[in-house]
Amino acid sequence: MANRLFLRLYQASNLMHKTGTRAVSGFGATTQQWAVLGALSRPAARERGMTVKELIGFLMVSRQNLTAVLDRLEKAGLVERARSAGADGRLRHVRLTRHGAATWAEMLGSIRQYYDAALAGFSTEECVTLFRLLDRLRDGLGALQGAEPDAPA
Amino acid sequence: MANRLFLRLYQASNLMHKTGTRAVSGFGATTQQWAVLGALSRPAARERGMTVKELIGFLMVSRQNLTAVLDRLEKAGLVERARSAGADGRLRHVRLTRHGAATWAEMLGSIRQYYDAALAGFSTEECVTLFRLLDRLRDGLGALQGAEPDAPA
DNA sequence: ATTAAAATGGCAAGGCATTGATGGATCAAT
DNA sequence: ATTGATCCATCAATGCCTTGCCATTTTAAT
Repeated sequence: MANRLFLRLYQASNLMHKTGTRAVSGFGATTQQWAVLGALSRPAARERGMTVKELIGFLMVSRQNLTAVLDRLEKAGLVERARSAGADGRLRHVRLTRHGAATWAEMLGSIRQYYDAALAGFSTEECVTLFRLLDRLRDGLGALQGAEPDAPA
Repeated sequence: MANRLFLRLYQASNLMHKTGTRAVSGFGATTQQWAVLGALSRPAARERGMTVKELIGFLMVSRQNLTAVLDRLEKAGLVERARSAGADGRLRHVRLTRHGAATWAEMLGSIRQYYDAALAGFSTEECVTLFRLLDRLRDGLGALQGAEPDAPA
């Protein structure tokens, strides 16, 4: 059983990246970049931005990996890294640029369309159930390596 | 909501690969290789092997990607590719070698241990629910790109 | 003032995953 | 026998993800 469960997780994740990236390919983006932009566009992060550490906790990826993604987003002019004046000098706050915010606004249409298509056969209740189970699975897997859950999403 | 659901899928999948690969790192394997070995060790595939096409349908990955994984497994002596005598000459049957079968038998201990730890907080019923929802999500995502579900797992 | 720790960046290696294009071998249909 | 489709492999490019190690800046503790 566990066998098949993890195979489904593997397949579903691969398909999510494949079809998701396809859905936003018109913007030259990928699902991972979309995740970063989505994190930065949240009201809580819109003005202040997020530190690299916060983004790592939010997305749960390695620092080296995130750095590479941020490099591409910065190169594309969607994101900027700045040392916020007055704050802890070690911190770099990652923020959406104006171009990044505008691009994100455009992407939202394709993203909503993608969500609708992907979850076409799901009721709201089923979405919640799946979310909660994945949430717990994530926590269970995270516990296997001593990761702190960090910021809720 | 869909937002958070897919983020959880992203996080859970990454953690699965990270912790899973760690669990079988003693054998020099990865989660993907483990998935291939698991597919080939099933009774249905034990003697006859599986064609590349069947493996592609089972795992739902691209041919180019699977070829690379098989190359590594073949180089490690765990798997062999053979043109089955008498059959369709185009087909290559991928089979576990004796060393591959023995290694898989050893890995099973670590794998069962990993499954238990990862699903520690889950009841059998919850596992089934999660499996079914992931199964449907996979199908929904697969429909977005015209993929045939192929062999059940 | 020295020392330790935290936050970030850089470099490198290995593996996974996709797409695209090309080619060869085999089978089936005409 | 030619044609077309299928199955497999290869080369190439790009991006994601991890691990490990080293360097820098800044903060905090002693």
